[in-house]
Amino acid sequence: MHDIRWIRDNPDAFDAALARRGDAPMSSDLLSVDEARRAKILEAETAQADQNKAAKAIGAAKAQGDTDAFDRLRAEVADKKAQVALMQTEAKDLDAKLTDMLARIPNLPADDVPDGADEEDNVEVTRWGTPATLDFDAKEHFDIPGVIPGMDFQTAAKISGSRFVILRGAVARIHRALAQFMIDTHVDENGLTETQTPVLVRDEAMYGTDKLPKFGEDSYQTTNGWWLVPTSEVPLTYSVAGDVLEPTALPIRMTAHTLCFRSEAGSAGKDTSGMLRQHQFEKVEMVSVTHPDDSDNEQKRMLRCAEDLLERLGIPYRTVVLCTGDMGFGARRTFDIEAWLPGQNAYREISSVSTTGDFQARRMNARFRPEGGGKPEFVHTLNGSGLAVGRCLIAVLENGQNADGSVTLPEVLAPYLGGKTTLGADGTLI
RNA sequence: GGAGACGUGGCCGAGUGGUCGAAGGCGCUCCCCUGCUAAGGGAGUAGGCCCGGAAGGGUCUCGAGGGUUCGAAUCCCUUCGUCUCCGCCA
Repeated sequence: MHDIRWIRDNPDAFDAALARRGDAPMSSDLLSVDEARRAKILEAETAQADQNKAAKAIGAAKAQGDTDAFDRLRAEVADKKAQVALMQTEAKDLDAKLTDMLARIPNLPADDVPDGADEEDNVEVTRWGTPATLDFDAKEHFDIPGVIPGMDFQTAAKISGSRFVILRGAVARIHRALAQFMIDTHVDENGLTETQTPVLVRDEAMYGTDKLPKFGEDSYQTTNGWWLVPTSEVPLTYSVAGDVLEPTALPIRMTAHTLCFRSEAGSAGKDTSGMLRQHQFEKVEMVSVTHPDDSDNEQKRMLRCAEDLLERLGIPYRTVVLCTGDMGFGARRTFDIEAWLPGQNAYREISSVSTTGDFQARRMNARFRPEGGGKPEFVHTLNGSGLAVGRCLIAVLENGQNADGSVTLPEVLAPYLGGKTTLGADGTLI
């Protein structure tokens, strides 16, 4: 959500920033509605002030027993009432219209975000690890012999349709081990607070975290109106909605391991094989709520938390900063971490770390009281995957695959796998 | 699912039709006193929106939305949420 007053003062900068994202200028439309809105508010409030004055005088007249004045004032107020109500309705409608317009405009990119049209223009900022040179043809995760017994798309399709999977046995356990490893690392070493959240949320939570009103078709909704979260960013971030936080409470750092649900509308034909793109998947999410001055550093910290997991797992990756045209709706700046997938011979997204600045905070009215008192100000909110569990499983399996169909697993997972470090070609842990 | 209670400012908590945006307390800020520690005294302290260069003024907000009334934190309706008891249940 944008601050209309800022747009009022900086219409050209606003349009220029939108242009960087490839969006049409909006300021003149916004400002004309804003102007009409303010004129109507002024009109309504002036009339209301008159009415209030008369109403107050009634109390005084009655107290003094001045019946004439009492009756006269009553008539005057009654007369004004309908008139005021009409003006108020008009003002309210204009205000709602402006809010709705603002709610549909994406966040403005930070100055340091590279301009560009699509993912081709993203800029690599880090590259870690070297993809192994294999003396055999790398397989995709679902074709690795050791994986096949534990990854069942057929049966999942029977139960639920396409873009679902059943994991069994060792593969299911490795998947669980990854999630545990991530959460434990975040809690024990990165100082995040483990959080278990609802995954069914209300409209307000989706709206506050900018998934509504524009992107409802990307998520699922129950018959009684709850949304299935597309990411636990929604409940984690919305947990501070409406709050006025003490400055000492910041930063708030949370992590949660949850199911995520996405309709994947519009991605027909994309990543149809394997478990790269599912309607239901698990993700360990990180969310930070910070003082505005700290959010840029917090984003770097958060990015490091995610990258560090891949380093410990021994998975080569590269980090890119998304260009203006590739960023999500609510982001001011986004880093994507892409893990190396030998089976695809490509780097694929495994984490996305964004700062929204005060964009979400403004929508959900999340503020803090500045040091030494004063008016509450909007906090900054950030979110990042740390990491997508299913995609991480793919990365671990594909990077660890051996010529004999077995998979060498990261040492750091051994504590979660009963000390085992290999997925045998027969699908059992060794 | 049934019955009941409740929802007030950063927090706690008064207030049941008329100068109530709201007593009091806590917290916080500033000042005074106090040679540490502890304690005491005084002042200030809700937010949004609109007008204004500012000072200041106006308006709205006592979970939310409607209604009654000249006037609502106070009455009525709807809704969301919380709590208690019963039932059911992982």
